[in-house]
Amino acid sequence: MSERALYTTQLQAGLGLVDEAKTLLELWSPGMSANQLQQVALGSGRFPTITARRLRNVIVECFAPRYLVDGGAPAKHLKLLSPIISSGELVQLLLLFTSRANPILGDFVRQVYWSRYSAGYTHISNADARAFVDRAIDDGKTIKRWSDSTVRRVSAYLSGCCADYGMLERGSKSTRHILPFRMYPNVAAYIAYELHFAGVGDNALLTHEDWQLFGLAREDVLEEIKRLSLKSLLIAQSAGDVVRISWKQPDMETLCNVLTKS
DNA sequence: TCCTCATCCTCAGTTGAGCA
DNA sequence: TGCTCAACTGAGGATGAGGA
Repeated sequence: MSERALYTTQLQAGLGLVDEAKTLLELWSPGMSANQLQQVALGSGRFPTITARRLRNVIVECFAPRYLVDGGAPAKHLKLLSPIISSGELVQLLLLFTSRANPILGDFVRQVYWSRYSAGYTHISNADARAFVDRAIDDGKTIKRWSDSTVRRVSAYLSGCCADYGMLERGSKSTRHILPFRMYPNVAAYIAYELHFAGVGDNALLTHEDWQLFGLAREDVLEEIKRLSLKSLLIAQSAGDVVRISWKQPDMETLCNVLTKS
């Protein structure tokens, strides 16, 4: 596992923000900075119920760190895909990028959500999230020790964010029902190709932490890859522990175009 | 020294659950 | 049905680091 970024309280600026992200993706165009997007969004009249200050928070602290990284590649891909793919598929991609931008969420999903899910638990509480946050602070994963109030709030944000992404029951609750959650094939294709173009080798790809966001271990990922092979999105060959993948799409933009037609 | 920006934190309004 | 209280969330102030 690579060296991880420290945990922050950035989730507090906005949880899943699924609807806001969809609208901002419509308004954003390639090359547009966060500040430019803020001006466009302000002038668009698409956010009549929130103040300019709040809009700044949403764009600068949430949208930009999640989707405008790597030259805006995530936003570019999501903008291509969002009008075509299902809402569920889009939400899973939003989860992926939000987890990358907020390691505390990704680790919570991998370490708490899926361990509870696979152990047969039916609920996750803010107390579970709090225990996770407390442990992280003890492990030195924050710059400094958070106040009790911050710990309490961040703990609630973690479960609230999972609710926004369809993993937990929605609503204002301190204990939430765990919902059935399964990765969509198009999301699997997106992650597989994105990791490939990022330089991750075929075998290392199977154990990448992005898959663990969806509860997939190496063997599960291999099954997903084989399913993508059946859909002719790639060609996978496996023998023992070695996997070789022939990638059929030359770049992410082409893949997105293929996915919108599948 | 000042300015900008990112991050952290607090406050206050809103929402919803529980109960009489 | 209405009240109370806890939880949630948006808004914005405080703080500190880094650069001009």
